[in-house]
Amino acid sequence: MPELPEVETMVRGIRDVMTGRSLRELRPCPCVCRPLTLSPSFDEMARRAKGQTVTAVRRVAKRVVIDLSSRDSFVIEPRMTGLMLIADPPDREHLRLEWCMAGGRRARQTKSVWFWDRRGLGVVRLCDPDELARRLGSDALGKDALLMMESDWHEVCQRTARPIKVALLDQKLVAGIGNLYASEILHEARISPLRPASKVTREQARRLHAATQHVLLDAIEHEGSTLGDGTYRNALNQSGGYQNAHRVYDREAETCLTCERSRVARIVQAQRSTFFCRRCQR
DNA sequence: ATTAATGTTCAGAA
DNA sequence: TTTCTGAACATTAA
Repeated sequence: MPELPEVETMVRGIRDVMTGRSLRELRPCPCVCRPLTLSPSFDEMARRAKGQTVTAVRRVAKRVVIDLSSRDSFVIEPRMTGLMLIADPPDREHLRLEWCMAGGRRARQTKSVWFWDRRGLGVVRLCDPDELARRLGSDALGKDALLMMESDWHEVCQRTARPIKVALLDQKLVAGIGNLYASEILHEARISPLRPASKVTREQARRLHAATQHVLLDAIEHEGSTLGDGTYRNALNQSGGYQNAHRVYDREAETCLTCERSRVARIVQAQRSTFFCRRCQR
């Protein structure tokens, strides 16, 4: 389920173990040959990355990016069930890849980071990260203030007539928001998910901007959302806490926490569930 | 046995 | 050109 807050939590969880250390070895786990998509091949990837120093660990939209001194970067897309871990995987059989880092001060010490993925839909690439970033819209929490001002939200909405909920899922418009946070953000912004994006007013765009910042930052503070299936975990294999703060997601037919009068509705848009309050959101 | 689940990407049709 | 649909990837739980 990883969306922006979960991926940000992963990045924070592995940053200290990797940054400034060199990669002693990239190791396949027993099931790396199954599903997981690697590009280039494992052997080529391991050869190119071995011995390189990690210069930065950062998030781009829903991807984990590990920059190497060689100007190559690992780009990891967890997709549905991928996790980056530094300890205790939920199970051993779904471990896919291990980065063995050379020790820092204590040279003997080796620390590892693992990619674990139950469904195996995840993708790990070694490539130029800019190449992938070019296919994405502005990051929903981008530090690029110019791209994240209210007027830009309005402009982005103008680009399409699709329902605003569907538009928020389009990574080419705004990158990082997924199905869960799209519902939460629109509820906080009091905008109907059905409203055509091109009809979002300036005032609504202002609220959309504010709600996006608030919801995503709040979710990061709670280390993301761990839903009922319990798949999402932080780097230490602990649950996130933001699911307890959800106001509409997965709360179909429950009372809206904001107006306390209407019940949360569930509809399907673009084959995905949308949750919202018909009274609060227009 | 069927269905749905948080993501991405592609093909093909409307 | 834009938008929508379905499928594909693989797994699990209800």
